[in-house]
Amino acid sequence: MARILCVAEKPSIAKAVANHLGGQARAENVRGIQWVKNYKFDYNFQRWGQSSVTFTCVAGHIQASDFHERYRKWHSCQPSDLFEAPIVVHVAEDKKAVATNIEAQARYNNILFIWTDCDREGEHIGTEIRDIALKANPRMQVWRARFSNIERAHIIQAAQTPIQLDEAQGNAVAARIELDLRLGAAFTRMQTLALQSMIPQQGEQKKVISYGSCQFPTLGFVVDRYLRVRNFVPEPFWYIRVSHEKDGIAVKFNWKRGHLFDRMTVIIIFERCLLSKQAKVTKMQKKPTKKWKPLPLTTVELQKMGSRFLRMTSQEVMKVAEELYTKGWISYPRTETDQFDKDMDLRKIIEKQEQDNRWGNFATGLMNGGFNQPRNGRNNDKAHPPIHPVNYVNPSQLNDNEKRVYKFVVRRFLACCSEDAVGEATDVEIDYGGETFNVHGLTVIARNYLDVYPWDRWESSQNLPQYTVGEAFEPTEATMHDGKTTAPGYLTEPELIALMDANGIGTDATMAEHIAKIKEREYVIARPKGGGAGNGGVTERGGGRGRGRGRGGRGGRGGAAAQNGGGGTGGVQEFIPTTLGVALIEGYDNVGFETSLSKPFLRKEMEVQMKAICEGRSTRNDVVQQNLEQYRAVFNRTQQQINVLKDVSRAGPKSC
DNA sequence: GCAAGGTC
Repeated sequence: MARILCVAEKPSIAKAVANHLGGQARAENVRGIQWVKNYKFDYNFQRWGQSSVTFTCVAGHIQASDFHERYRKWHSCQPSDLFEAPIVVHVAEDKKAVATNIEAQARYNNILFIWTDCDREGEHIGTEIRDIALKANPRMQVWRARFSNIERAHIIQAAQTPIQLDEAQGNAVAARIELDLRLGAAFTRMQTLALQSMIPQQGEQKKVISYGSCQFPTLGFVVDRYLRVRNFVPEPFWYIRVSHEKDGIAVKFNWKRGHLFDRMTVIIIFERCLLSKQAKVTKMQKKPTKKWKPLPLTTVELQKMGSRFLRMTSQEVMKVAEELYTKGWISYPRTETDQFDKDMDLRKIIEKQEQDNRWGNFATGLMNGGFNQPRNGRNNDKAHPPIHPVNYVNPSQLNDNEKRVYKFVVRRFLACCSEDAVGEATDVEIDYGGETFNVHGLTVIARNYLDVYPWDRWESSQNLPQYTVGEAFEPTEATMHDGKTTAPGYLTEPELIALMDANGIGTDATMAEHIAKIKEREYVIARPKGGGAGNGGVTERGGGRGRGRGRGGRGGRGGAAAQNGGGGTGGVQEFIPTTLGVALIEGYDNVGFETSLSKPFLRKEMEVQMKAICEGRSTRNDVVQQNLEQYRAVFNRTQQQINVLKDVSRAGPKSC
């Protein structure tokens, strides 16, 4: 009988797959790790016949890379030596027991069947598992399962059609690992050693001024917005508003042009309006409208919504979501997928929520005919479903943060399974002195999903009176107003996450860590929003009224930064760079390379090159060497011009 | 005393 060793990327997959293949598989404990179990069962594989199976797992990467010992101490070599210093790959300290388990199992089995996630990192983890197993038992045959969800039929199909590991994907990840290590360490040491003396140190420990391919672009976004706020010059504008009272309703028509930046022009147009006396209705349209229910929940969306509405940082949201997942209340919280598999039994999940006294009635309504299949987004990582509740948990068993995140996941899920909100939109357009003015009205007819999802706003506006096309009237009032463009606000956490997502900076699982890192490094401070300027773009102000707040709030270091208290904005954090943060970004911009380290396209470029390795158009070695060459030029140039960096950062890590 | 990625 063949003896098969199966290894998944994480405990939950091992358990789920083992139970699909082996019924209630027998779980054996593993010495030194409580969260790994070896599941034992028999299974009849098409390829190997009746087999005795051991199904175990790792927990992400097992191997770690670091420089050879001789280069590990900071003063053991020049930072630039790290571009070519030898790298050693070894079992990570906290994965020793995992590796030992695989070695021990490998000796007793003759086939290795790898069940890591079917993504690039998963492919690399597969090669790590293979290398460890083959060292213990060189005669092992190595196979890999191709699966994209853990539905029973799909898993059985994967078990029956094993494939080979994709070396190219593993190599792409290996290239990323090497580049991140070499460049991260080289630039970090160089910057830190050159600039440390510039920066007042508090306490014993010296601050590290780190560089990383993700943390620097993240900082770049914050600095970019900060500079746009700081360099903002308000521009005055003028506009016209027309009021009309009908059926006892005061209607305010907006100018279709919005506003113009030339006062004389507006005056001339305004006078033409006044001269014409009568306005004429040119359009009166009522039509059904909808507000779409939200898409199934991805990790990025959870972090954006969490940092906006739950009074938590994205890092806290992720930490709590992982706990809820580990305890079995919600599904795997790291997913890019915003489509539910059409075979998934969503009603079974809804049913479990009926007992809740907050949203139970809504769930019951869905069970009794209100159910609608969720919308499909555009993303599918082929590994995990959207985040959804798995089991019902009574709020008394959760702490405050867990309650918030669980509530959000459940309500979002129920909203997805509900119906779009339905309303009626009314649009009225008038012609007044050759100018068009309009007013938009909304009547919400059926709130539907909004009843369970309070984070979307869609309210009926004031009722509009009945107009008919061709009708003429004399406006009650026509007025000319002025306003000023206002500065955008400082970057908020949800905005930063959206930027990182759009630019491929970090992954859904790491974005929150990069944000935490630039705070820890004192490149930025975070504070509750509200201390700064307005909230973006152009706002119009009523005639003569006081202008917007200044961009006051010289956010003191520390202070309010740690709070996530609740103002009317729900405790959204905004980020302001420190002098050090601005200096680093501006310093590298001024070094005068087109490859400024702060710019997000460098990371994108690496992504493109990784893809090239995956598709066989490039090799690991080519990509590594080519990048090292390119960055070495930046490195040398920076070292020559280190005074530029020194000058700008002399003021130390105070808030700007 | 360095990175980013996986996951516990």
